Parts: sequence; C-alpha cells; structure tokens
Amino acid sequence: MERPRIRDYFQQDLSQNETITPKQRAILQASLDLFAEKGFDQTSTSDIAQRAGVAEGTVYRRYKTKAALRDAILAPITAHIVPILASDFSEDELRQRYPSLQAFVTAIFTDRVAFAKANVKELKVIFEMAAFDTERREQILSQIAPKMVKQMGSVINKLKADHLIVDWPNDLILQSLLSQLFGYLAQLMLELPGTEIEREQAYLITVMTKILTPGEHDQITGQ
Amino acid sequence: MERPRIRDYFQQDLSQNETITPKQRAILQASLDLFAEKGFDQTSTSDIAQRAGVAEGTVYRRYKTKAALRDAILAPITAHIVPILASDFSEDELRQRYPSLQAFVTAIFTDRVAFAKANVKELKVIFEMAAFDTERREQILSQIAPKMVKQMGSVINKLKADHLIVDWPNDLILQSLLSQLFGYLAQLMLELPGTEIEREQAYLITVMTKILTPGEHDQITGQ
DNA sequence: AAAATAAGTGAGTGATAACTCATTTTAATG
DNA sequence: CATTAAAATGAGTTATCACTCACTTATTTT
Repeated sequence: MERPRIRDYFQQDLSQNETITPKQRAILQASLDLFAEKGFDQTSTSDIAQRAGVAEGTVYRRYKTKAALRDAILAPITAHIVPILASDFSEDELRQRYPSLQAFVTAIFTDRVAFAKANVKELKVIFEMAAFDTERREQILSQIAPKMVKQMGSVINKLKADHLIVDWPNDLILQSLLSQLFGYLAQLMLELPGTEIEREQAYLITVMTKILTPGEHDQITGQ
Repeated sequence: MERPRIRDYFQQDLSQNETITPKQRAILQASLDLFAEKGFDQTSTSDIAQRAGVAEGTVYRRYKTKAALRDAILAPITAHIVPILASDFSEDELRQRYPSLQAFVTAIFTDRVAFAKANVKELKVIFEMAAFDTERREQILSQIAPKMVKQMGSVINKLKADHLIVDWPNDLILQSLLSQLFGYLAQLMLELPGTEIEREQAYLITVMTKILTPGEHDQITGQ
C-alpha cells in the first residue's frame, strides 16, 4: 500500500536544477512542518532556523524573503497534487469496465484517499493558503481548477454517455463529490476526536456512489 | 425572507450586562469586518482603530488584549450559531408531516442556508479560528458539536424509526450532510468565480435528499 | 596545499505591532 | 454652573520579527 509522497517529488524537483545542501533541505522540511502545525503567519523565521538546526541567516541564503520560502514550498505541492489526485482516470481505470458503479467509485477513490492520507501536511499547507490568502488562492486555483475540471470532466462525460451516472452539469457533480472528499479530509487534517477512519472511508465510497447513481429524485427544481 | 443576523444577538448580548458606547460598538464591528476580510493575524489593532474611527488606546479600554477582543467577538457567534443552525427541528418542522423526504429536507435546509448567507462574515471568522488555531478549535467544537449532535440526532432518530431515511450511524449521516452544506458555504465565503448560487442551492437539496433516501447501496462494506 | 568559491553564522538593524499611561475631552451629577 | 467620574486620546514603550552583513567555516579548483 505504498503511496507516492509529494515530499519525494519535492526533493526531485530541487535536485534537477541545482544541488541542494542538507541544511537547505532541513530548512524546507522544518518550514513545511511548522507551516502545517502553526500556520504561515504564526511561524517565525527564527522558529524555522531553530527547528532545522541552523542559524537564522542560513534561512535567507537561498530564499530572499519568507514569502519566497513559502512559494518554494507551495510550488511543488500545487504542481504534483493535481496530476495525482485527478489524472490517470482515462488511462487506467476507464479502460477496463467495472461490474458496478460502486466498484468504479471504489477503484477511483481508495487510492486518492490513501494519497491524501500520505500527504496530510502538504494538504494542510495548501488549504491554509487557499482559504485565507486571496492572492494565493487565485494563484493555486488557476493552476489546479482547470486541469481538474478537464480531467475529471472527460471521465464524467463518458459515464454519462453510457447512462451510468446522473445527467447533471459536470461542475455540480464535481462539487458534491469534492464536498464529500474534503469533508473526510478535514477530519484527517484537523484530527477531530472520535472518528474511526476506516469506517468513514467505506462510507465515503457508499455516499459518493449513491449521489452518482441515476434515480427518481434527479430533476433539479427551482431556478 | 428576513433572516436573523448574529450581529443582532451580538448587540443584544452586550447591552444586557453593561452599557456599551458607540465607539466600543464601532470597534467590535470594525474588528469583525477586518477579521473576516484579512484574518486575525493580518489585522493590527491600529487597523481596527482606524476603521472604527477611534484612537488606538480606545481599543484597549474595554479589552485588555487583542486576544480578549477576539474572544469577545467569538463568544456570541458560537453561542448563537448552534441554536439557530441546529435547533427548532423537533418543535416546528417535525410536528407537521411532510409529503416527501425532499419536501422535508427542503424545509429544513432552505432557511439554514439563508441564515448562513446572512452571516457570511461571522462564519468566515469562526472558520478561520477553528481551522488553524488548535486551542480555539477545541473550544469552539466543545461548545458546538455536542449540542448539534444531540439536536439533529433526535430528528434523525425519528426519521429512522419511520424508515424514511437510511439506517446509518448518526455521526456518518451528519458528516455527509454537513460536508455538502460546508462545500456550498465555502463557495459563498471564498467568492469562488463562476458559481450560480441559486442553482447550487436547489442542487444541494437534491443531493442531500438522495443521500438520505433508503436504497439498494446502503450496506456499508469494508472494515 | 594554496587559492578561490560557496555555505553558513549570529549579532545587529529597522520596522511594525501590541500594549501603556499621563493628559484631555466628554458625560453625569448635585 | 461646578464638580466628579468615565471615556477617549495619542505619543511613547517594549517586544518581536523579517531581514542584513561583515565575518568564519567548509568545499572545490588548480
């Protein structure tokens, strides 16, 4: 059940361009950890230096500002989170036919959820930025949203054509599915008490299947 | 279509204990606005003073620290948000029978959504606090969660007894419904582009009904 | 191994933000 | 109207934080 970690792509990205020293790597790791724990504003550069075991000046050697450090952390996350969360649909999953919608939904979401679980810190960071920093939100969404809508849109269209799922506008289908997914991820990220993760996961699949299944209540009334 | 505003309870609360001067009221209003616009950390006390049209010292007259000011804002929100979001179920809605589950869900959620729309600023503030301040989150949740679970739990139990909805654990039902609601609220709060609010709202009801409707996919498999 | 380049250091700096307090202004009371 | 109390003021204090730089240590090159 090995899941890819954004962290790995992270290091991969960096070592492509220039060599990265162990101390610089420690700074990035400490920043990610602290941003996820306390949030960006609540983390000082001296906090980062302390956690990374370096002098504060070292933090500023590669990244000229704290904002640049944040962006250096954010970039690989936004770059890799979409391809993994949204891609591979048409290639792998759709090629083979699934016996039921439930089986299909299960196949698609179990490993996405596993991926999310393996990258909780990264998700926390990206959520904070997207939620409370308007500029950052627009930046992140402009990179993520179009690809996501396109990738998943093609899957949805194929399923619609075969009358396997409800005939609703794609953005509405996506919204309800993502709401369920994020609701689940919120539990992981916020470490809410009294949640049995495994049970929730099976339930998540069931609810998503139910939403997608064509049925009697599908006429959307109102304007 | 007048919906209660937390703002009103806010002023009500304050005027009960002591008299509140116009300038102090302006400070609270400015704080709420700025916290919702920029977030707590990004708002300085001088920002607040400027927006409220008072001297910075005046901000500290009633509230000894910035944190105390935050708590004074947070308290009435948490205190009144639950009774309105979760209550009145058994009293009003459940007494009369609804022709369909859809009608019941519609009746319950339309005014909750309207209430949320009328209090977007307050919701933004409470979400920021709950999302990235662990202490505040526990404080807020300990006040909100138990009441919510209890209030809505009783409604769910009655519906279950009549076999009108799925026989799932209450916390799981709540989670999926709240996920949908929050997914919708996120659009309001983040002002995401390209969303037609009215259409989403009708859709929200439909999805919630679909989730609740008993059916064939309701066995939760997996462990 | 000497020279040159890069990496790392930490005391120091300027700016900003939270918070204080002596004084002034406003409101209440006799 | 005079006196007293409360409210408001804003210049000033302290602390913290992002960021700099002259200098030291490590690494690479010749």
